[in-house]
Amino acid sequence: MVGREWKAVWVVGNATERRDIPDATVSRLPEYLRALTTLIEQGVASVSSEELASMVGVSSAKLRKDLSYLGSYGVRGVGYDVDHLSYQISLALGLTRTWAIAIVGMGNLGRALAAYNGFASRGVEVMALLDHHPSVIGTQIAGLTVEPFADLPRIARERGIAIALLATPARSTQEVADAVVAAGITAILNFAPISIDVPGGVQVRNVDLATEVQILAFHQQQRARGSADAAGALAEVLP
Amino acid sequence: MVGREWKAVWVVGNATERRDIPDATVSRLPEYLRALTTLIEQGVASVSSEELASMVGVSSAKLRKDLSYLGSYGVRGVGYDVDHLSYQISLALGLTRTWAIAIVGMGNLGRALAAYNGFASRGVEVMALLDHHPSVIGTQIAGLTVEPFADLPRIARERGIAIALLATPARSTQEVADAVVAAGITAILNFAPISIDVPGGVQVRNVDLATEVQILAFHQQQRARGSADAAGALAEVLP
DNA sequence: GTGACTTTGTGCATTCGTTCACAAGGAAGG
DNA sequence: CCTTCCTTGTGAACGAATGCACAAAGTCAC
Repeated sequence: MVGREWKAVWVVGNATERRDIPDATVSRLPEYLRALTTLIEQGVASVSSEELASMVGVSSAKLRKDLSYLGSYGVRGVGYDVDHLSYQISLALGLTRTWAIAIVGMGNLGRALAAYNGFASRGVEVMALLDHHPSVIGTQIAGLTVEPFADLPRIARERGIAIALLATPARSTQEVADAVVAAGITAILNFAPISIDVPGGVQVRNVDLATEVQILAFHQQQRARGSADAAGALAEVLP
Repeated sequence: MVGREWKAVWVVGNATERRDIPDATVSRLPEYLRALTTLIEQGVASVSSEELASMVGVSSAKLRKDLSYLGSYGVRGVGYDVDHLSYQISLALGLTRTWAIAIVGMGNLGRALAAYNGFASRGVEVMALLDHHPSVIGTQIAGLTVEPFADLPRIARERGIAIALLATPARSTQEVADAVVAAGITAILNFAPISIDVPGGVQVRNVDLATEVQILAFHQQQRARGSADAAGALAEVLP
């Protein structure tokens, strides 16, 4: 039933509608893609689920299940064709086109993001650097000129910016986010340590450096506690 | 039953053993803590689960369940005491002490991390900046002197470094990770776009900027596809 | 061709996480 | 002291994600 419809779309063109890929799977696809890119560079033509899974540190069953949501691109008894699988994942993720992004906030983090060279090779192009501070506007960073934040609406329209990276101070971030949304951008990657309010239909992901460290700290402490427990239990027996 | 035992431990001392807090909950605790800190700054003394939940963008039921893993710190009919809850979360996360971290790799990202001022207020102190490139060693960044990566074992020992942040180029990251582990550090926050192999017992979290953007791109594309479907379906009817 | 061998794809069971809905507990006012 | 009101804390239902185990489907050697 759905199968036939799907095939039709497939034959007709590009926009192959895949049924709801689970979120957990989506978040792993970029890692698989990264590993496959490495294999391509090494000239490896074929890979088994076991090998690929160990490269990214997941179980082979999980990997196979993840890939099965995209379709059946493996060959039983052999494995996956590296090039083809890489292409299919790119397709699923929507990376056969380039995504234009803008970085807002040219502090230390904004500069680092601007200079980050992991974007270009992975379907993402930095198309604008924005700040509202006059002393930064007009300066060159990583080959781009910093432009006034107030120009975002025009810039977003002209260059087709689809995603904004916010590397602004916490206190002004909500305001910036509002302006970004008003400029018609519907996807935000927020690096500020604050959670922002956006209208429905706008996507936000947060990356908070301190949060990550705190999660590590928690587990470290758990472990310390665990090894202290033997001694602790003993101590409690004594009055 | 458990209550009594728990109380005993509480009375005796500090190391209150909390039963397995779920991972999903742990990853949200830092956000609750952040919101509570904001409330403290604003002089708010008490908060309901509804209010706090909306601040961090989760449902109030989820918030209450999360907090219930730490214990019963709310007052029915009233809400939570902001100071006390903040303290309890800090305690649970192990943030009543300061965690010494080292940053390895003084490229753009490493510098940005070194200058990041969100750490100090959240129980994390940057105690060492390391690089192996002679031209960077000895320079000052954010008030610290960059030291040779080769000195890590001594530095880690002397300063009690518990966590390492890796901001190194992808190709040298595995090697660096090996050295970090050899220096006795058992928690790593990896910013390099590569997955690293570590011995059991060593904790790794990955933060990959391009991955985050790709996940956003996926959802953007899904949405574009969705709205194109009406037109697409129509187009398919025509020959 | 045919049989032995390898590795995928997936149904099923299980574990983990979220949501619902309400009883329990406490405050506040008369 | 008693009643009313509000919000927590949590069992129970649900849903998502993971892990297991094996049939299905292919390759390759002969």
